[in-house]
Parts: sequence; C-alpha cells; structure tokens
Amino acid sequence: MDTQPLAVNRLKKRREFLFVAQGKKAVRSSVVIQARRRDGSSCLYDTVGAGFTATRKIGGAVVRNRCKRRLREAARLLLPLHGQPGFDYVFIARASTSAKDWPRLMGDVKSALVSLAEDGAPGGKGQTA
RNA sequence: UCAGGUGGCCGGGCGGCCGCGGCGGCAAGUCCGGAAACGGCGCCGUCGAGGAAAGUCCGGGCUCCAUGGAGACAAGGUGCCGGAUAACGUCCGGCGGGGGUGACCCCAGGGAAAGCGCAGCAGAGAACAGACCGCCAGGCCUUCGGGCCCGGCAAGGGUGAAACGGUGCGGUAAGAGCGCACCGCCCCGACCGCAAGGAAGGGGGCUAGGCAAGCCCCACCUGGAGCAAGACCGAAUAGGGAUGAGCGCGGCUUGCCGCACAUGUGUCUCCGCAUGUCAUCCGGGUAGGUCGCACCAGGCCGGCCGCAAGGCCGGUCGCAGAUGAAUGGUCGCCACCCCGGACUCCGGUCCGGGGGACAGAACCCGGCUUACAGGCCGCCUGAUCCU
Repeated sequence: MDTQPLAVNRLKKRREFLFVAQGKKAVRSSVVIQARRRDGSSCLYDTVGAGFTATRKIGGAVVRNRCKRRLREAARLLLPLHGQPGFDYVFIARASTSAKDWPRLMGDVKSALVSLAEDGAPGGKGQTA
C-alpha cells in the first residue's frame, strides 16, 4: 500500500493493446476498462500504463476524440489513486461516454478500477489470467 | 412595410482550477529510458483546428520509378467564343437556347448532307407516312332513319413525347400553300463584332424530322505510383562476403556426403548423446528511431491598370505541426434564442427551466461538391403606403 502517486505512461503500440486485451475487463455503462499485469522481466513496479480506444461505432472523428480526451482526463485523475502498480490499462469508450455527466463518468471509471483491483491480486501478486 | 433576387461576412465572449503539443531562450546532470540510433526530465516566453479541416471528385507543386526522338493505335477525359491562371473539368466577361411581371436563374451548348443504330405502349398511320370515325360529288337501293358501290379529300374527332407548318380570309362539291396577308421555317446576305454570333434587305410555298447522357466522327489534353512518396541511422535471429587462426582420409556434381578424428559430458574404458569450427570486420536489412515537416502560386493594408476574374508595384506580418495522433477537461458569469410564470407606465422588467448546428489539420497549395443551429451587412426587383 504505497500512498505515493503512481507515474502513468501511455501505451502507443498496437501489440501493447493486444496484450492488454487478453487480460481482465470491467464493464460500466459509460466505459469498458481492460487490465493486465505486465511481463515480469521488463516490469517497472512503480508505474502503470494507460491506453485509450474509441471505435468507429461510437461516432465520427469529433465524438471519438472527445471520448478519448474525457477518458484521458479521468484516467489522469483516478489512475494514480486506484491503479495497481505494474499493470497496464486500456480504456474503451462506449456510446454514452461523450454525453455522460462528468461526476457519473468519474464514478464509473473509479468503480471499474476498484473492482479490477479487488478481482486481481491482493498486494499485486496475483495471476493475470 | 411586405414578398423576392443577389453578393459578401461571422460561426459566441470573458474568467477560475487542472492538463496537453510545438518553437525560442536560459539552465543542465558522472541524471532517467534504450543494445544502439535516439528520446525524455526544470524554469520563462510565445503559438496552437475549419468554413467547410469533410467527401477524396479534378488541377498543380514535391518525391521515387519508367523513359533516345517522332508518329500511329488503344484507353480515359474535355467540348459555344474570348480572357484569367502554374494548371484545371475552376473563375470572369460575352454569345445562343429555356424559365420568370421583374431583379435574376437554369443549360454535357462541337458534328445528324461520313456511317451504323433506336423510337416501347397507344394509334388507321411513326420516317421516301397514313385513312378508323369523318367530309363531299356521282350511281344504285330504301321501311325515308339511312345503307351499299365507285371516286375526290384530310378540315374536324380520336391516339401519342412527337402526326410532314400556324391563324385568318378567299377558294371549292368537299378540301388542300391551291391563292393572299401576318407569324414561323429554309436559303443568300450588305454591314457590325477578335470570335462565338448578330443582322438590314432579298429569295423560296414549305421540301430538308428527332436522339450523339446508343455507337460513332472531329478537335484538344493525359507515362505510372504516391509522404505508408522518399532519404538517413539502426538491435536480436537466420542467411551472405572478407581476413586471420584451425583442418585427417576417400568419393565426386568443388562444397557436400561417408568414415575417421577432435572437443564437451557422465569418475575411467566400452558405449551413448551433442557440436564440427572459432575470432574480428564488412554489406544488405526487420522491429525501432530521425529527417521529409511547414516561408509560400502566403495573409493583410495602400496605390496603379482592367467591366471583371485578375495583374503589377510598395509597405507590413510570421500564422498548427500531431503520428494509438496535441490544440483539451471541468466549473462559473455575460450576451443570443425558445418555453412557462409574475409585474407593467404596454416599451419592457424580473424569476425559473431549456437550447447552440455541421464538423477535427495528417506533405502542401488552387478549385469543385456535399453538410450546417443561429446571426449580420451591401446592392437590386415587384407590390403597397406617405410626401
């Protein structure tokens, strides 16, 4: 239980997204979050990774950009508090992400992160599968 | 004032709190990530989406590939004339045709006496037309309603997208450009215009049809692919080359096979298994990284030329550069619009609630097309009112 804020770095490569997609996921009405523990060899245990996705199904480029920005802001505020060190997260926008009230969107993100942390390993040592 | 036409412009503003990307300056460490290439970390300043950034439909710049020159053919595109432009299928000014009382709007608008082809249905007849109903003279018959035969005709009806000129008068048995007037059409055409084209006037009794967005003919244009272009740097693994060291025998297809041998391993032998080279360097090159990458057919202001598109000259400004993709998230206030309520000196005031479109640069320009809440300005037209 470290109380220090975690450093967040962005996932940018396609293979990183595919890797995280093999992990657990938590579904809320305005967001889907996937999480997976990174490989032990190259792991930095004081950081978390974050990536953002909005499919074409959500809307045009304007809507998808807005969804990713809102999720990015939510992740910036919540991930250092509720993310698990050594894990990578992928935030997937849903149809209601762009129009959801900001406090409710934050609530969805927070509860999804918390349930992923409980599900996963107490103390950060559990299996990813 | 109402209705309409047309050209242009805007696409909310201000402020908290938190955050992102570029550039410049200062400051930098035995710092962080990475094998490396390279990237990152602090502070200050500054800049940071659109009129369509969209669709990717044209035209260029730029890059690589191909290419001796010229022509022919094929394929695709363009299609009145003149101008603008780097260029265009764009723009401007004209011409012709069509629509509208008008401002104005719309038009793929070359060629149908080069050739082929097409015209469904309806209708009597549709391309060197045709006679169903109908009209008329004569003959015959008659139950006096009309019918039949032979000939003349195409005015009227009806069909159609289109029926081989229209209206009127004359003419005739009935009719017909048969004759005449006007309109239309065809041919010639002084003169005007750079041209498309216009056109006074003259002649012709009317014949010459439509579709080229069916093929075609004519004129002109076009090499291909695209910034994931392309250039540079550059792991691991496999394979290639060079040098040095190592290297037994036999076979041949000359770098492979077989045997032997060597090395490693299990305590040693037999036997079994594995390897048959090692070191250094070079080149190509994947993941990855850097450049390309933002200063130009540039914006604004003024002057001159031009009806205009636009051109020339001078001044001034520096104006996004991301790459799982920055330019934001959130909360207030104001302005605008709509709805409800209250008050009112009928102009508004106050309170509450709601709304703000289409849409996100991706190498860069010039256009086109399409989408769009709401709003502003100029000019013009037609009504109506007042002076």
